Order: sequence, then structure tokens, then C-alpha cells
Amino acid sequence: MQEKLSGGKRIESFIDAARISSNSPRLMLHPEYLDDENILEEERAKVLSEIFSRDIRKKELQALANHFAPLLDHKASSHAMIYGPTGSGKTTSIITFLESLERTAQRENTPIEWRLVELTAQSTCFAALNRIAVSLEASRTYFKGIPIELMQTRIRDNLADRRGTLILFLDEIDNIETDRDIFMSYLVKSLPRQVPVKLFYIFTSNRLDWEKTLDARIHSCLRSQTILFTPYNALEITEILKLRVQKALDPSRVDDSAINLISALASKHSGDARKAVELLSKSAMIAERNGSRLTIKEVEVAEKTLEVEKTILLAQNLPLHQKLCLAACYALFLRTKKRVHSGDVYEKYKELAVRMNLGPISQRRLSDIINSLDLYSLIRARIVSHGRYGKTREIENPVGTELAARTLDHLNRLLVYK
DNA sequence: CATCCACAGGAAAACGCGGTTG
DNA sequence: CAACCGCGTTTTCCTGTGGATG
Repeated sequence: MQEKLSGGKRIESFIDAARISSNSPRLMLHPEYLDDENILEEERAKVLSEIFSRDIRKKELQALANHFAPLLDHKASSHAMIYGPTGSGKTTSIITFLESLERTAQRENTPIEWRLVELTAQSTCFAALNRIAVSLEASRTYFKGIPIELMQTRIRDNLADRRGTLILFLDEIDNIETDRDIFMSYLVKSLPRQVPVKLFYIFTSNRLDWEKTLDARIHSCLRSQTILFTPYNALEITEILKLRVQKALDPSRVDDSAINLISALASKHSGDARKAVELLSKSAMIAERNGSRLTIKEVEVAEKTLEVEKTILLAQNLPLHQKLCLAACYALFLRTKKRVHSGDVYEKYKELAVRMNLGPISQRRLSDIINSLDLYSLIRARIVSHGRYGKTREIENPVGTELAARTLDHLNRLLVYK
């Protein structure tokens, strides 16, 4: 009885607290401005144009304009190759630019069209052609199993009645893993000859050396202008964040020092604006929950929780064998502390696989899995030679003991052992 | 200096899947 | 329906290699 009463009282106090905090002055007035995924298209454009009007990315936009302006006067131009790390505003800048270009062209009655082809996930030559076809006709996706030539005819037929100029914007071209030479040579050499429309491409890539990985003959055909996007510096990120604060939050409840900390963290780490906004969003959520202002303290907490959440989310969405591999690594880290070797990981992995009644995977493939986990920064692997005692990968724990233990715990609950 | 460990990672073959075609 | 197709994945087979050790 006593228990029940106090339990009931506790809940009542929760409700009261919730009412107080929902009635107290709010920090997040328009949270949708902190979420790039769910923001309305036109609002997004507005926010972006404000960013650009503040002279951010001016140099890059100018370069794009210089490159494509001749098209308006029916002069020749060439393809554009655009490099820059993630979150440096490549995609958004280019889309904004192309929209403006299209508008200008319409005013002058010069038909210029453009299409965005997103190659977000890693894919193949076939999948990429598929996406191009889809972006051209906005109809069904074709599945694998049909010959690649048919795919190419599809694209060609679709372009056959087009005239004027078409700009194809292939975002993150380096995601094409297999047969990129075939793909590129088709785009650059064959296709333009088969269709009446004037074709130009814009490629973006995170990796600076992407062009050099191409076959030399294609490379020489692809006479292209290169434009570089440098990562945002702390000042620019501060500008971007301030804009978001104005749009989404109550600026009087946000400390300048907090914003400065976020941009310092983001610019030091990667110059990735998306990450900065994400951190701002998380900090604001924490501040809102505590009913307090957004200060340095909230940012610090947010950074910590963001790291934990991301690691665990990443781990639980991994394919089965990668989960097992990760579990094996973390288990070894917790037992032996420092470095472990790939052979040890394979043994441990096999043990786990047998416990789960699974046929274990070959060592060759585990080697690739270790590489991919390294790519996600869940482990750090590097090749080290121990001379007489062989050459192996040494695997270290970059996330810290505590987080590894928590992730492992999470994984163990997810995986059903015999 | 040659040796040889303990793997890395490339190449090719084998497999399985989701699809089309006759 | 079977036969077939091309893709992506996995296995098998293999050659390559940095450097401590004898």
C-alpha cells in the first residue's frame, strides 16, 4: 500500500514536471530547422540561399558559374569534376547553382535541363546505370538480371527525343566500386555520340585521387574542369550555426560560447557542417529536456551521448557476421587490454559462430570484414610485421574500454547463443 | 644475408539470387 | 515451367612481403 502510494506520487510528480517544462519558455521553437532530412524543400532552399548570401562557398559557386556560363550563349563547355570532403556543401551548392542556372536559361529561352543522380550507397556499374535511367524517366527501377546493353539502350532511347543541353549531376561517383572504367567510358565516350542532346556531367567525389584511378584512355577523353571544395573553417561553421539558431531556437537562451564550442569541435575534427548541425540539435534537445539554457555543459554532454548512440546504433545494424567479428574483437580487447592479432580474432570469431550454430566464414572474408569495421572506426587495424613471427594486422580499440564493454553487452543481448 | 613466419590481399572459380524469355 | 542471364557474394587457391632471427 505504502509502495503503491509513493509510486503513484512519483508519477504525479513526473506529470507535474512535464507540465512545468512544457509551459516554461521553450528553447526549441522550430526544431524542424535542425533536421536536414525532414525539412521542407522550399524552406531548405531558403535557408541555403541565406547561407550563400553570407559569402560562404562564394569562391566555389563562382567557379561553377564561370565554368557553365558559356552554355547560356550556346558555347561549348566541358564536364566538371568536383572534390571535397563530406559535409563541405558540395551537393547543396551544386543543386542551388543548377536551379539558378535553369531559371536563367528559361528566361533567355535557352533550354538547359539537369538531373541529379545520387550514388549514395556503394554500388556497381549496373546499379549506377539503373539510377540514371530512373532519374531520366522517373519510372520503375529495373532489377538485375537484364543485360547491361539493354540498360544502355533504355537510357539512349530516353535521351533520343531530347534537344538542347542536359547536365547530369552524378553525386559521389567514387561509390561505384566495380567496372568503373566501363561505366565511365560509356558515359564519356559512347553515350554522347548516340544522342542528339548535348550532355555534360558534374561528378563529385570525396577522394582527391579519384580521377587518377581511372583508365588512362578514359581520363584523357574526360577533359574536365576541376573545382575544389575546402572544408568549412570554424568561422564559417559558426555562421551556419548562428543561422540555424535564429531559425530554430530562441536565441536569447543560447550562449555564444556553446556555439563557439560546437564549431571548434566540428572544424577541428572534420569541417563537416552536417555534423555540427547534428551536434547543435542534440545539445538543444538536452537543454530543452533540462529546461535550461544551451551552454557549454549541454554541448559536452551531447557530444558524449552522440558518440555512444552512434557506436551502438552502428553495431546493431551490422550484418550478422560483422557483428560476430566485432563482438570477438571487443571481447578480446576487454580480456587482453591492448592490441590483438587477426589470427586471434579469427579463432574467437569461430568460437562464437559455432556457439550460434553457424557455419563459420573463411579467413579471407573475415579479413575483409576487419577492413570494413576499421572503415567504420569501430576498430583500428593496421598491418604490422613481427619479422620472424610473421606479418599480421594489429587491431586496436579506438572507442575506449567503457564504450566497448557497453557495445559488447548490447551485442550479446542481440545475438542468440546456443 | 637468406630464411621463413603469419598473415594480406589479388585472381578466379563457384554459388545463389532475382529477374527475363521462350 | 524450365532454361538461362548477369550480378553480387563467398570460397578456394594462390602469390607476395617486412623484418627479426639464426
